[in-house]
Amino acid sequence: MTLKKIPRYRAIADELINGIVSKQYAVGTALPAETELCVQLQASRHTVREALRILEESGLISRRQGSGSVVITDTPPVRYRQTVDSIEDLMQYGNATRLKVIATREVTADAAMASTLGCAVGARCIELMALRSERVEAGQVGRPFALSQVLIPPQPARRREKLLKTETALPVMLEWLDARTLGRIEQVFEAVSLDAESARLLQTRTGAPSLRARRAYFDRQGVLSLVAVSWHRADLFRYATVLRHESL
Amino acid sequence: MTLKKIPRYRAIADELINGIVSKQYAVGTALPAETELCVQLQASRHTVREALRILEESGLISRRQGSGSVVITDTPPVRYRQTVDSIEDLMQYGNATRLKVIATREVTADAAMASTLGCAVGARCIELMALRSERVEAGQVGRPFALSQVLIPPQPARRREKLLKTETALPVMLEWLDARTLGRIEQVFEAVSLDAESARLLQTRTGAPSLRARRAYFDRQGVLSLVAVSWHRADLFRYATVLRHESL
DNA sequence: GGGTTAAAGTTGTACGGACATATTCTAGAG
DNA sequence: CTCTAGAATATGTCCGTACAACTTTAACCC
Repeated sequence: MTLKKIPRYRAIADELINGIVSKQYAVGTALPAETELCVQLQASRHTVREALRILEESGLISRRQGSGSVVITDTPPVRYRQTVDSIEDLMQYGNATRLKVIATREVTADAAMASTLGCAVGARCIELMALRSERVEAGQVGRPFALSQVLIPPQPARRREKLLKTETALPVMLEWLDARTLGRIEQVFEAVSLDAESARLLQTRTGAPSLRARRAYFDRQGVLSLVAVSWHRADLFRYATVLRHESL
Repeated sequence: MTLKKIPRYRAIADELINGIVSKQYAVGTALPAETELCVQLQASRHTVREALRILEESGLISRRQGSGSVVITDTPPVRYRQTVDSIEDLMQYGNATRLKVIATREVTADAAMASTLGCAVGARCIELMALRSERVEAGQVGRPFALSQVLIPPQPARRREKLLKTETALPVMLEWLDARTLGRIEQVFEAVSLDAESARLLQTRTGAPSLRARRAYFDRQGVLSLVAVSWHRADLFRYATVLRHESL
């Protein structure tokens, strides 16, 4: 017999969850107040709050001080978790790779760019081109396997200067991409054939298959930091992730 | 002045976190017991536990009843969260698509297959081939945009029969892929050129770029349920995800 | 030494109370 | 009617206590 005792707060949480999925507590309405639940369920407020915490972490309810606990949804989305140590990790670049900025210039935003970067049409944005290569030995550089185009919204003068200098652009850019300070990342993967110019830079043939990744990085406030588009040589790069289910 | 009062449990959590990153509490060793922390920090056990809960959720410590709170790491990995409602959602297939099984057969596992599926060499596994198409109207089927190969470990007789019948294979397979019951998903993306056979099925030209996705699905116990490899026509499909940072 | 049992130590669950702080409602002034 | 101040209400924080469940350690017997 491997049956284990179910804690009271767990039972209460299940009861409340059941009440939500069975539409007894409708979406948009408030649950009974904590003190009210204490009376109804004959439990202490501590226990009731522990149960409500479960519902909150599952995304079923939203609690606001002074206001109450409101049912958000009766069908919580399934959540998966992906863990990385750094942006390099997120991109699947080991630390045995090297990023080299090969061009940097100012561009005037047209309508399309303005909308993706969230800036005004005609604003002076910054564009970087970079090559990522395997690092073979100290100083030496191996085969390039990814070409990146980075678009950066208009910046204050000091920063813009740094970004426009090929030598100093990299650290400034990487500072932005600190995983610890980012809030949201949008990724789009696509398979494309390389055009002549990209193929030349990646030292492969025109039309070779490549994995194109477009990433938009947003900070904690939801403001777009930069957009990066990378073309990866299909024969030298693949992207792998592990998604872990978050229970209940 | 928008400074807000920091709760005691938050301050204690920060203090403990600081103690961990500053190596005062080494990785692998146990934190002082809760009652001990109460004395040291002059706080109630409830408050201390609330602080420890923060550390646990951030992945810094592991708590075990009877044993203590052990420091797992002093540099917690950055965690991103991806939310989906279903597997279809995870795969970016809208509900306006249609999956059609076009072939199903038994295969004997060679060394490579045995290792990926976690079964014995020579075991009788099941292979499905399927086409995913846009659904235009009732009954009609639009252009195929993805070709999938599904590998399934050896199954009990009853299930195997169903899986080997083209008509009944689909529901059995989808039952496995209920997002709510899955524990872990490993994904690998790659850009490849289509071979002649795949190109024919996808109604495009040989050598056309395609996005290849290999997915391994594990259940809650960590047992591999099935492996699916899909080739997507690059011009009809792209894969997009949003990763949300989990704070602290 | 090996194995079992008992005790000590630690976290988990659950109860109680009190006050703080945020929100909402209401009565009253104007 | 509109606005405001205060009351009422709800969750947040923090304290205390007690016992249960689990782990580790130590003592003990064989």
